Amino acid sequence: MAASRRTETMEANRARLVSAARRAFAAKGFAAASMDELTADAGLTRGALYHNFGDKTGLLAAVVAEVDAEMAERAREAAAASPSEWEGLLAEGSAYIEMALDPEVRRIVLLDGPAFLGDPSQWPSQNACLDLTKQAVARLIASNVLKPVDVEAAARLLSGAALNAALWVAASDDPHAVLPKAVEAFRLMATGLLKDAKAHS
Amino acid sequence: MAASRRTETMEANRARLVSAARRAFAAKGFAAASMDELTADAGLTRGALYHNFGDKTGLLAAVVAEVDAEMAERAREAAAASPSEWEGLLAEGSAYIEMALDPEVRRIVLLDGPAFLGDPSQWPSQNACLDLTKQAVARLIASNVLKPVDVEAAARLLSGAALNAALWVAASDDPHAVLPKAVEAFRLMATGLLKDAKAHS
DNA sequence: GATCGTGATATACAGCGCGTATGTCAATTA
DNA sequence: TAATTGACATACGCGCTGTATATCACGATC
Repeated sequence: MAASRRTETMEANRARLVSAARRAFAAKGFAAASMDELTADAGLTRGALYHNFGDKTGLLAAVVAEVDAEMAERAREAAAASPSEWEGLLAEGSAYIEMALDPEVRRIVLLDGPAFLGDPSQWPSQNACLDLTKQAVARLIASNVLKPVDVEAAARLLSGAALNAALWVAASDDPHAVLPKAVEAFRLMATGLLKDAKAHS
Repeated sequence: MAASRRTETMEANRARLVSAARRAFAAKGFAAASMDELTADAGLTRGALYHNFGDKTGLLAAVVAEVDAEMAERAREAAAASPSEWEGLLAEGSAYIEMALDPEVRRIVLLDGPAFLGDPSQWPSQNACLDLTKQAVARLIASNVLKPVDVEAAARLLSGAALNAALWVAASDDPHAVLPKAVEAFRLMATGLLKDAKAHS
């Protein structure tokens, strides 16, 4: 591998910039975050930023990709700990709802991401979260648990509903009291996709 | 009433500013829209803008309130034309999905609104759309059609899923081919809230 | 109906932030 | 060791927001 010294400091700098950007974007929002403060916080200047990421939205894309990947990883773990594929899908949804209580996730991925990078289904980061749900839905249709609904549509609706519910929970006066209500409503709605609802209720 | 001449020109100016802002925000997005161009387009200057709306986000709030009200009105019409309360709820959802195909609605209400004004459930405009759905859900629970789920949660999930589905439809390569799939998936998911799914399928 | 006060809008100003163009120096290569 | 590359810093210009000040028409009061 022998990553030359040049490239390894470069990657370290990129990581520091992304890390500083995460903090700044989460705290002030993408629009209000200053690149000068950002880079100074990382011990660099805007020169490094524009060289590595092209422009401000490029940096946002990098941050979003990182956070999105972390979310997908946690959702994967939640699903893996479930007794069935179907319970796994529900667990993914619940995991999304809980994760979105994190201000960083909410602000960067759910609000600024769509506004400045466009619709999540077309992000360069491939939207790992959405992809995960899509795979689960496809498996459940194949195994005859779900009705033969369009995979993309179902996945998009499920993850959209979960993340949207999370926005509501986070904005409420008493998030921890509201969270279980959101999770329950999500699980109910998801059962609408089941072929035989009784068998799983 | 006798609206004095002063106040009536003021309201006319406000309306012209909001109208120009709608066009500009829809075309360029909130962040990239220039207040100078905006106001010049309306035959005014930024002076009128700051006097009437306080700051840039104040203008956005006014625009969002206007568009949101129009959306709620159209959804109400769609629901009214339905044979039953339950079909009315589904019709509202479908209406949201179709309305979000309008670039103005998508950009202003679904993307920039949440990013710059915060979560829709706490908008000053009261979010007429959400409120409408909430009322429909409450009625359906009272008449024993829906399971006794939390009203806020269900309404938020339903409208969130619909609007999110719309984002996906609009971003797809062939929106008109994808639209019916989104509507079908939405209707399926909504049936998860039904007390007796078979009776309505 | 003439004068005065009020307030809606225009103008002028200050500060900041982005993006680019240019400079600099360390690291790789021959 | 000399030359070249390229990662990063510095300097500049432009545009945009928000505020402070100025103007002028409208309405009130006598």
